Amino acid sequence: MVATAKFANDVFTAISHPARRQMLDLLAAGDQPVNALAAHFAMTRPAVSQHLRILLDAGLVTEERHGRERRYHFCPEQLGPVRDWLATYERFWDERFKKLQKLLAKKK
Amino acid sequence: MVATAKFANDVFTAISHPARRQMLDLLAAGDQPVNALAAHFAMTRPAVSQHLRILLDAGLVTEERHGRERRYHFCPEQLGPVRDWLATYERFWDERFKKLQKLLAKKK
DNA sequence: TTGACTGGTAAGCGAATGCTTACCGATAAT
DNA sequence: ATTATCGGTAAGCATTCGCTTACCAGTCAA
Repeated sequence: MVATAKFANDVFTAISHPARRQMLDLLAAGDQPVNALAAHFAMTRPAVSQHLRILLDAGLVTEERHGRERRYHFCPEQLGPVRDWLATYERFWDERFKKLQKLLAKKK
Repeated sequence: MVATAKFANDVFTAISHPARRQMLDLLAAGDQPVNALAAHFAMTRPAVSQHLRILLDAGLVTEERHGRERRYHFCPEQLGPVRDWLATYERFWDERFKKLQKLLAKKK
């Protein structure tokens, strides 16, 4: 069993929904309880809970219980598979970056 | 209307399916017609066509007609939104992106 | 204890996904 | 001209997704 196998849900699937990406963005600014998060969305609190569950299953967040609150915490290192996959194409970006540099140099 | 609005499908959604990521991986090695791609998958050719359509709508590939073949071509620059979103969190672990960001900032 | 507030879960429903088979037009080969 | 090959599209179907409302247990405040 591999380390990543403990997560029921795929990271790519987890970040495919804009609301879930926004949740991660919000949590990146600091841990937050569910209601604080839910305030940013035009959906009911249960719906937010369900999205958080998907993020939790993907390992992208953890929950910490504080009294009756559950503070969610962002785990950026779990974005590793996405980063790794994207890194495969870095050479394309390098090429593009070089082109951009050339363009900028010409402009100057 | 923004440049990215011309694509019907979201890039994050497009890359959420493992088969579609693999198709991009295969195309990154070189343009290929549909049948050559389909040979790598345990699904029917129409299913492959449908996946390609999603990639096409997301702007991640283009098609080029050569006789009765259609060669698909990978467009890595369309992964920009993913890269940009991920770059927000790169400070957590990656040096390379940091350098690139610095360079870009300096150029600007 | 009684109540208010936390947030997870179940049930249900419409829409979207992901696949299949059947079919089609366009091009190439004989 | 006939036939084979390219690959897209339509229709159908089972499953999953994303949301809702209803309800639940646990915690804090009066």
